[in-house]
Amino acid sequence: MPELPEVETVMRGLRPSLEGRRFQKVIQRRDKLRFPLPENFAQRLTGRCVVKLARRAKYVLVHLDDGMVLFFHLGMSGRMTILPRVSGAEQRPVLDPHDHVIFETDEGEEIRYCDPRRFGMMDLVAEADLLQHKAFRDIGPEPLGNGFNGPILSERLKNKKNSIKAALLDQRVVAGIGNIYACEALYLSHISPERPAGSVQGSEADLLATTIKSVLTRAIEAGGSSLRDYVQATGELGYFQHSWAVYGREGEPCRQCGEGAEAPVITRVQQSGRSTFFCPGCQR
DNA sequence: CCGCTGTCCTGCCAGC
DNA sequence: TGCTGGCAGGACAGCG
Repeated sequence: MPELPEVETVMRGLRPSLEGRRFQKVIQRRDKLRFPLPENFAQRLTGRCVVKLARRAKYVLVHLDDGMVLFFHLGMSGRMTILPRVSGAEQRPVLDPHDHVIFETDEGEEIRYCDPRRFGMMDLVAEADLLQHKAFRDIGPEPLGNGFNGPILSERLKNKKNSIKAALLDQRVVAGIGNIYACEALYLSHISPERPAGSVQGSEADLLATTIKSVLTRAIEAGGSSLRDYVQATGELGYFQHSWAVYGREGEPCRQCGEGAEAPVITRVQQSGRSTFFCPGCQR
């Protein structure tokens, strides 16, 4: 499911429960998710204190007090749930079969990582080696950081022969964009997803970079407000309803094309195996 | 090196 | 109702 804004929301939601807290108990219920979990995973986390949380691309980074970093990716179906401390005879909800890892903090809160499709991953790496890890080695700039703007995007797209849609999904070009925000950013920029990536240069790259920033920023804000401090009553993080401008709107009239009697219709095509939604009228 | 395809896994939903 | 096929927001290996 999650792209950059959802991962950011999950990270911010976990902060109050994890930063400065100690892992009292860690339960690992599976050998592997997408990849095998590290050796002695639970033991290595138990007793460790969390120094800070951060995000890089679609990964949440949990910096620990022994110089290691726990990091995880939610894949397509991963979710985190925070359950408050229980006292006496109170019981927590029974575990779901897809609750793969459970963290209990010294405050008595329980954080469950549930991932039905198991496309997610978790790993443990020394902080000094983090940037060399294969998950991060080749990742492009953070779109909301200073290292991303029109000229930089333009440079990274130059000479690329694949479609601009495929290029935006390529984490080496820019980090954190997934299928939905790629569609949304191209739509709002009036750029056809089928254009060769290398043809998006100059003022179009400026516009696209600006649009990417605003679309992601607004999604993070929407997540924060609709989740009320990023945690729902159920304790679940990262899921918020959002109405997209173009994603999922196949067959609907384009809202950007004005009030003409026959506005073009949003079209769905397959690009590198993924659905792309766009307006053939206003995206050129 | 580059770009594209298939694949991992389960859940859900439309259509028959 | 029950079955089936298609689709799902990601990322990687492997191929040409």
